[in-house]
Amino acid sequence: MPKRPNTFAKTRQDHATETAEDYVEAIDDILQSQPTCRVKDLAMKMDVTHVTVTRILQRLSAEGLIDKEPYGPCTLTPEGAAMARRSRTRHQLLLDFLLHIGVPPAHAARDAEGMEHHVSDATLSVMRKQMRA
Amino acid sequence: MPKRPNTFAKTRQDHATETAEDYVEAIDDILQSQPTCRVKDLAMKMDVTHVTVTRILQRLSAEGLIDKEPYGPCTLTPEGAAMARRSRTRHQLLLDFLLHIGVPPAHAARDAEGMEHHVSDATLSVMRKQMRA
DNA sequence: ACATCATGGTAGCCAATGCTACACTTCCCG
DNA sequence: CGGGAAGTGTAGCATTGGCTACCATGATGT
Repeated sequence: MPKRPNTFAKTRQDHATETAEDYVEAIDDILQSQPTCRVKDLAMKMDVTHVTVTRILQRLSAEGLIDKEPYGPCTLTPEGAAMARRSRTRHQLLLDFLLHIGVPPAHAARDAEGMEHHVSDATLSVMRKQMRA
Repeated sequence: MPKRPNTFAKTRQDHATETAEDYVEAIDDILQSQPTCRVKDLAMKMDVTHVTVTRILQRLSAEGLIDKEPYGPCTLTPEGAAMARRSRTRHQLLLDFLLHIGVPPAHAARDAEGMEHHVSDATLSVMRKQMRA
């Protein structure tokens, strides 16, 4: 990075990354319960219109996280699958921890969704330890 | 809300609310360590340019969370102060909890920043209980 | 008093993620 | 095969929050 530190960094990039993680995780979820993942499925799951999904899938495709062609279903690339796996693990561990300490399941599920992108590995590791104890 | 459920809802609104909370909390912080809070101070604290701060302060002012006039310092309105208080409490409780379970302070601080907007009252209450035990 | 300089405001650009409205494919069914 | 419904893509708008560049204000010191 010579001298143009980039003009579009900051929160923007973080947020875009979060979105990518959410979507690959969602795609992975869907593909575990049915043979294909379509725009429509994601739109339902994410509770947005198909337009938003289409645009985001274009970005993910450009970033090499998914494979998709027009009017076709989408699949995860190896990179996308790896990201999904990491996200899922993280998400699940966080959820388990919340349940472990006694958070009601409905709240635990919603909180885990929001929190998963903000929990460091250090914290996750502490949570893992707590649950073993 | 008649039939126009609004076209600008969703994540957008959530995110804007998070930003508002972050800023009133930051303003409150600054006012606890010095007599006035200026655009410059917020820009430093939030690590953005003064331009971004100015625009956000305009919004917060329009929303009645802060008082500010051109070239002057900004202060919290009663509503803003209340929001700051809530945010601070939440933030502090979360941070205390992370420290309590053994997360290293540096990680705890960063995680608490990101997580505070996603933790339900139910979860906070469980955390409070855990610490008493 | 005035010039300088730090602060703050404005204009205008970009990217991300919502949306509606409209166009185009696909696919299935009669 | 043909036609319509469901699904998908595209155009274009809004909002938010980054930025740079430039202009305005006001405080400070000589």
